[in-house]
Amino acid sequence: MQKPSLPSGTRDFGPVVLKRRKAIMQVLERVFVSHGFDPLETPALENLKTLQGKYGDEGDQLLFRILNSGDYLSKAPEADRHDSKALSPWIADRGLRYDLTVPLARFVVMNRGQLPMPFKRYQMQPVWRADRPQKGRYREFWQCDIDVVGADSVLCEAELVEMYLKAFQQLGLGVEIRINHRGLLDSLMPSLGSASAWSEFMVAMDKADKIGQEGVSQELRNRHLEHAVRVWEGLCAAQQEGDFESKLKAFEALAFFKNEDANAQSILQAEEALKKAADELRLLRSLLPAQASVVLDLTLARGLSYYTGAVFEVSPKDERLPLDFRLGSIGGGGRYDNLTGAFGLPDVPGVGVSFGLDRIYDTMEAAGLFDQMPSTWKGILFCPMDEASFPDAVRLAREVRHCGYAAEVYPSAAKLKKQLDYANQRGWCLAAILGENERLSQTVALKDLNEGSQSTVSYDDLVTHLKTHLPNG
RNA sequence: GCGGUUAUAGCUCAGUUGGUUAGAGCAUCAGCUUGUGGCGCUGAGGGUCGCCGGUUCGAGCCCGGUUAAUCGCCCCA
Repeated sequence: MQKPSLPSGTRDFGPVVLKRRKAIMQVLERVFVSHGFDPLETPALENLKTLQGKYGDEGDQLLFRILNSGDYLSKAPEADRHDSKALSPWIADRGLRYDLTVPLARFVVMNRGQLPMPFKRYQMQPVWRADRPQKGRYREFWQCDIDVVGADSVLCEAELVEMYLKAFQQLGLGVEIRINHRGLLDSLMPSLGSASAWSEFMVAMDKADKIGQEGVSQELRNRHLEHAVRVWEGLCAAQQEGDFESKLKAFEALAFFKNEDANAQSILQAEEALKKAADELRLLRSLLPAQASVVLDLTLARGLSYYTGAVFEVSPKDERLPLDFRLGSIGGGGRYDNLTGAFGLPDVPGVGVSFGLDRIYDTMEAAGLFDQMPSTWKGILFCPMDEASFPDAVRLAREVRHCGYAAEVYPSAAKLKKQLDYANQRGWCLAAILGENERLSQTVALKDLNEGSQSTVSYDDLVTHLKTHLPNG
């Protein structure tokens, strides 16, 4: 006999958990729909050609590949059969989707001309990554994405940030939204000297919240980027400024700290990138509620290589969370001006953000937000005491459901203790006990499971009785 | 891909320098009580101590290997 088990990094969602997850998704969906977004679903499987090369080398390693059917090995040349890397393209043509943005880009390209532009869609589906599972990291997890394709206005960024704010407010979870702009980071290029130094700088900088300012400096020194340490320290000084505008001003002053070796052309490009980015950020900030908890984070880089404009990240910031609670971000996104370019359709701008459902759930659980949210059925469990009561119980349950309340008949004439235990476990708030005595007088003994009180209600009065005890059907 | 920790009942875990028949709480079932629960009492069932090998008179405990889970690194939601 084999012990049942689950693939690493995957989970079952039992009734209690799933009801809470669906409650979260309902909140998100209501926000999405209220901003005019339309739903989209795409297949779990995509052609590997669609997925590969979109997430960088690291991302390609994390793609789940699907073995071809049939005698796939015969197609592979003998020379490639002993090297798994060389063999892979011969035996796997499809993979599981890695995120929802690339499938969206594919969909937009395949359906161009038929979609209203700008195309605003939301999508809530699982994605898969062959990552090492850890706390808050799963191999199968759900993303809830909203994207606007075909519009380059900062209005879109502002709308998405506002939806972040609204959604987390409705979920009751305190968050901080950090914003940065790829243009600001690009403008550091002349100061850093080379493209490779720039990207190493990005990788090191992204770890700042984990290893601290000094840790990043150390890492830059380890990578022999002495020059970059000065840029980093300048960046941190700007980051120390309090509000959005002061940070931005400090950064603008910093970016003109240039490497003398840089040529005039690259300096000019950097200045243009900086000006455009700063203008966009100022406009974006002005479109958001003044008191909104949105901060400029000059050290925010975000990994995905396709971002070209504003980038966002959401972190939990809630005093109910344990002090040592760390899960990373629970959402993120940004502007990508050239994603569909990879599918042969250039110049379609897009911007989108993602809600990490699993981490949102884990965070809300850690903050105790589910404790005061017991999922009680608004309805009634019928408890038949003998088999002769089954017909009346079934008929009454039908009437109750017809009026919009939930009802269930316990499927046997088990002991009352057992039936009431079941009712409590399932969260029913009322139990209707129905036995020989009740049947003869055409009544039920209606027990309030929260208060413990009990009253006799006739068959005919049951529905009206429910209406007074269970408002809001 | 690389490290650390852990593995005992359905669940959460005890188990002394290696020593008779491996325990507790919760859960389940039965009875106390033809039909009154969520904090009552009594009892019962349930374990190849992850797996393979080694040391020993004797291994849940020590050693080696292996598998899995978990926490870190890389990277990311």
